[in-house]
Amino acid sequence: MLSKQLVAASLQPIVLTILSRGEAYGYEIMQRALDLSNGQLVWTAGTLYPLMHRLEAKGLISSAWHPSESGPRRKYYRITSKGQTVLEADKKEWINVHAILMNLWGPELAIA
Amino acid sequence: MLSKQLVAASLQPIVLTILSRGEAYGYEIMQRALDLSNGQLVWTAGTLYPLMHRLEAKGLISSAWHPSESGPRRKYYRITSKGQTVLEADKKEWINVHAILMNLWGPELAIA
DNA sequence: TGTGCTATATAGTACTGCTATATAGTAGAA
DNA sequence: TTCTACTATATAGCAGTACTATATAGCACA
Repeated sequence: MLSKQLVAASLQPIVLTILSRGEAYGYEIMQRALDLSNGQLVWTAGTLYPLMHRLEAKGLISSAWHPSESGPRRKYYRITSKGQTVLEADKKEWINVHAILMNLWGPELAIA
Repeated sequence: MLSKQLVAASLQPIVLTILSRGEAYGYEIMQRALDLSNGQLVWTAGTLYPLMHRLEAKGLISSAWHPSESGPRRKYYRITSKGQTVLEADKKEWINVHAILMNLWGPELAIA
């Protein structure tokens, strides 16, 4: 289980990256993140849905309800052009901080 | 300026890493982080001191007051053995999340 | 009928970065 | 002397957010 703060720092970039590959609904995003991380990114619904609402309020994603053939209706999200821009900035920031840490921790960790 | 969440995720590992190289006082740690990051890790006193108190409360660091020859007295911090253990765990977690992101973002970013 | 999975939502809590403010020592300028 | 600036630590209050707990609702299967 990852620390709360690392989860916090990686949540927005991961959601935006998933949506940059095509629309998806909340529950689906949660499960994709779980798969992508081999079970490490364990988000709960109480983490994901408020995040999606915040991202939408910031204009980084948009949403639309669609019925499901088997089960409750789903709210599908798409990334906006603003969201794409923010994602690119997030990537740069992450790489940036990673470089600082690798510099601190030495080259032997850079391979891992 | 880095995002609040990236700052949050990197603060503890960076402080513990600096202290793992020898004792230091708060103001000094702030400035070292600024140097190490080429001016990117801009912490304020209101960020650093509460953090140091939390780290001490958690038993990751210990402190001792020492007078200064030129200026107000300083509180010197040392990393504890528990702090060393937590630092190693933090490193592994970071590398771990970084690997997930690099996997998502593709190999072309791994070089940057 | 009941259990379990899918799917979304939110009130409340706890944690934490950051602003603003306070205190105090030293040094140099006006 | 008085003022400004830098060093050094501290904390009250604010704002943002992960997470728990709880609620609602549809479908499948026993």
